[in-house]
Amino acid sequence: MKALSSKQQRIIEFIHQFLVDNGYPPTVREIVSGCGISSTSVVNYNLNILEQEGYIRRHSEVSRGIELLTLSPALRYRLQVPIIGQIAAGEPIPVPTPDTWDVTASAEILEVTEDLTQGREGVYALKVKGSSMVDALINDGDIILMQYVNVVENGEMAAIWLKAEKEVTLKKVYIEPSRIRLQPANNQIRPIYTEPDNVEIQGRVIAIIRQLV
Amino acid sequence: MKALSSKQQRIIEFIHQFLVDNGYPPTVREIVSGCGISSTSVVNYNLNILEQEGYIRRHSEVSRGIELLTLSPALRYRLQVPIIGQIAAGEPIPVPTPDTWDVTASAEILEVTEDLTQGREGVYALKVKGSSMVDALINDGDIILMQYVNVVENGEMAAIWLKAEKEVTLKKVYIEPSRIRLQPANNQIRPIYTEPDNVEIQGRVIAIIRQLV
DNA sequence: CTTTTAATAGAACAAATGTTCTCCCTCAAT
DNA sequence: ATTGAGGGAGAACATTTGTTCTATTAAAAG
Repeated sequence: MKALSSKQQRIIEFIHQFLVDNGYPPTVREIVSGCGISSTSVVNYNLNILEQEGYIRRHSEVSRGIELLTLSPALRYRLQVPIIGQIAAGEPIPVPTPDTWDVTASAEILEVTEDLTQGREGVYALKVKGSSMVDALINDGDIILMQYVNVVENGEMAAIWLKAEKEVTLKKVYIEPSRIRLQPANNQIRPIYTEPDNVEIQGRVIAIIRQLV
Repeated sequence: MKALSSKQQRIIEFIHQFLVDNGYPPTVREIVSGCGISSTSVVNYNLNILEQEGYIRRHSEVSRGIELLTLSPALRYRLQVPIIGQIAAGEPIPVPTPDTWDVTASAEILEVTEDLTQGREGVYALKVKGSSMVDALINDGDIILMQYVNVVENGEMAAIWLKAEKEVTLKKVYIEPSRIRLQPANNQIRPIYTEPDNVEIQGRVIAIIRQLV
């Protein structure tokens, strides 16, 4: 995308505002008067450039046939995250597969806004089953937003499979010399320590959502 | 709103889908072919009824001048909830005022999807300060979605001001004969009991969001 | 200074489109 | 059987509206 002229930016902004206000896009002539432009052909000229640059899509011969691509509501504000399974103490968490990634085929979908995922890739959701994670301040029925990674930064909350205990747990991970410290989110509870070999990172916890009513 | 005929429901659904697919509303004639209707006047007739019933707004003489009120983009795709203050143990929660309601003037805004608020009115957000609510499985920094109400159903989580203790707490409220039981979300912790006079409901908790990374 | 290219103006055309008008059908109430 | 309301069909009309064409201006390149 190349830089836009001030007139082109003005047009994009006008289309957006018009769309929010009216629920349908403006006509060429409405852009003319709304942006203080003197001719329809000038608008037409600039709309073609905006389409070429990927900001809009034009539907030829269609009145008001302007589609805003830069902030199509469906794409920008709502993000569909598949809820691929449950997370419980006694079983490893399900791993995303091409099947479960397919949002359209997924059984359950969580709709979130972009600021929750912050544009991360590989985000999926799990439903918490049981009360085994109250030490992470996570309740039965909560939804956990996960990111599919194998390594985490020190201090990040992760889903961890403890091989010896055959148990999954959500803890803040701190790598210390020769051992790993797993710190519950509730800092009134003592951390547990274990060997690096016993720990398998299954994903990073992005966010937790608890719907109450 | 009266009940819609199957044809009218079909039209609404078609307009919605068309809008999502194309980014602009359909023409009368596109509704004709899209809904298997035989005449533009039939569509016109039903559109007028839909407007009268409050489902759409029509802009006369405007091509594609159909505004879907049931899911106007601004309302449906992103919901802006003002974060009007903090919630801590020792102080009552801030009460929404016309000022803080004004999303555009609000300092902080939380964008959520509609399934989180489920179309409720009077929703605002608070940021949790301190670890005094770990018994509600709520951590420092969590965001609480509240609804401004003075009464709650039995078993709903509410923000409660305990007058004697001068303390705000988040508990599930149960009205029992001659006393009120306040049950922490963490059911491993015992409930507390208090007199009805000591309890002031400050709002209902809709959801909790914890952003970790 | 001339030539090119980008941007603008204004008008005109053809197609798209909202609206209206008349006639028709069905069905329940009288 | 008659009437009237709700709903539908089809055509016609007047605007609205995307598009195109030509002429003009402004800036950039040669």
